[in-house]
Amino acid sequence: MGIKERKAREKEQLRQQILSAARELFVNEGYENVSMRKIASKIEYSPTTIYLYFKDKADLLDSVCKETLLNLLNTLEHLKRDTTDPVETLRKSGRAYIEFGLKYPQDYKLTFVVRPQFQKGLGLGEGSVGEKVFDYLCEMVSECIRQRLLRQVDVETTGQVMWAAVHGVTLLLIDFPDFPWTEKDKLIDTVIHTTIEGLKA
Amino acid sequence: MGIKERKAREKEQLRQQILSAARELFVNEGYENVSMRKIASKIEYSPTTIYLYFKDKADLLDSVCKETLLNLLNTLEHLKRDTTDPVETLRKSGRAYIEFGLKYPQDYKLTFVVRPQFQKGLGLGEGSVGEKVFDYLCEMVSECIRQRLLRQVDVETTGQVMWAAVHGVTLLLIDFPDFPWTEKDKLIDTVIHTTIEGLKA
DNA sequence: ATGTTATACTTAACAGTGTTAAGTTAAATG
DNA sequence: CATTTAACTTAACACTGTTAAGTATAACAT
Repeated sequence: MGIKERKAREKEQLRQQILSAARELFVNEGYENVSMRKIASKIEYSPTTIYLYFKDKADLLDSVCKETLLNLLNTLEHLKRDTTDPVETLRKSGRAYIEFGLKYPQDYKLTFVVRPQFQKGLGLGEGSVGEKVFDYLCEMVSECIRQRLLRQVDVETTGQVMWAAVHGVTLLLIDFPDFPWTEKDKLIDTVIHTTIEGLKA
Repeated sequence: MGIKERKAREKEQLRQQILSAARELFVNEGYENVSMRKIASKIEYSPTTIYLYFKDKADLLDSVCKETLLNLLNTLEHLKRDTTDPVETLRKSGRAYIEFGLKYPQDYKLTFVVRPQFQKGLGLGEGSVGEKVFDYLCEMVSECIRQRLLRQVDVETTGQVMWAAVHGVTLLLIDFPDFPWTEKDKLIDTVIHTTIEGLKA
């Protein structure tokens, strides 16, 4: 049954083609300024073809964001974990998170800002990739707490505090690029340093 | 010349009418789901009338957000300042900021999330209300540093760290309401406490 | 009081949107 | 070779933000 397999492969290929065309347009022109017709014309198919692969425009966004989250998770998990100094690992994770956001600012915004606007209630559900990103942070935190290098607060709360800090600074830097920020690297380091020191106290 | 004044008053009245209709619709249905026609029909004028008062839809959003920022600034400035314990005042300011965001989540999102998307580069320019909100935070920070209650880092950076923390947790709580957050008040307190402790260390 | 001008608003239209239903074409199956 | 099925397209609907042109009414000058 090689034919069915080939067909499935071709279908998957077109799906990917749509997805990457959508990502490129969303990132470069903004979600609301991209029409289904634009995406379709980019891949040289009729607009309605997209609906055979994705429920609607929000679903398309959803899939793009899932990919982004996978990339982010992958980036984080490939960090060399220094088991002798888990606080250093946590610091590195925070930095990597922020840098991911700043390296792909539009993708980050699509995932953490635009998507929640158009897909209410989703994005961080059980088993979702978004949740796994948070779980990763919690793991890093957990090791620090286990070794009594951070205050003995529950892991979840600590993870959420860490997340709030990195999410906050990432979005501010992306959303208000013209604001007279402290030099970027200094600001990032101070945010991470402050948060971690605060979690020790 | 009482006539001109009356006319000016009437014009301003209609402007306010448009503004509050727009706010209500933006908040309840989301900026992208509100059409100029909807706003117009709510105030019982033709759609194009709005363009006599506002340049376009983004300008309307802009004006709504400016109001929100004024409210936020007002809320913060009405906090009783405890000069004997400026750290406590800073703590209260942080709490008030977050609580404002959670009390008017959609207005907060419109201001800090939607607007930057549709009005690139604006919102925190010199002399803007947004900048004044940040300046307020810096003042609180400044007093703490002056009294050597916080680490001797420059005021701006410290203010930005504080801002990142409160902005981050506010947006996370708004955007992912279904996520299994730590009990809200505990999370908020921990974020603020952690940040301030970190700024001491 | 009447003619003129300016103000405030409306109508009509354009080019575009997301999405659905119906139609077409070509390939795989019997 | 006929038929079914899958992949894709055409046409259409109700809507969008926005502009240009038109209208009515109120204020003003004579």
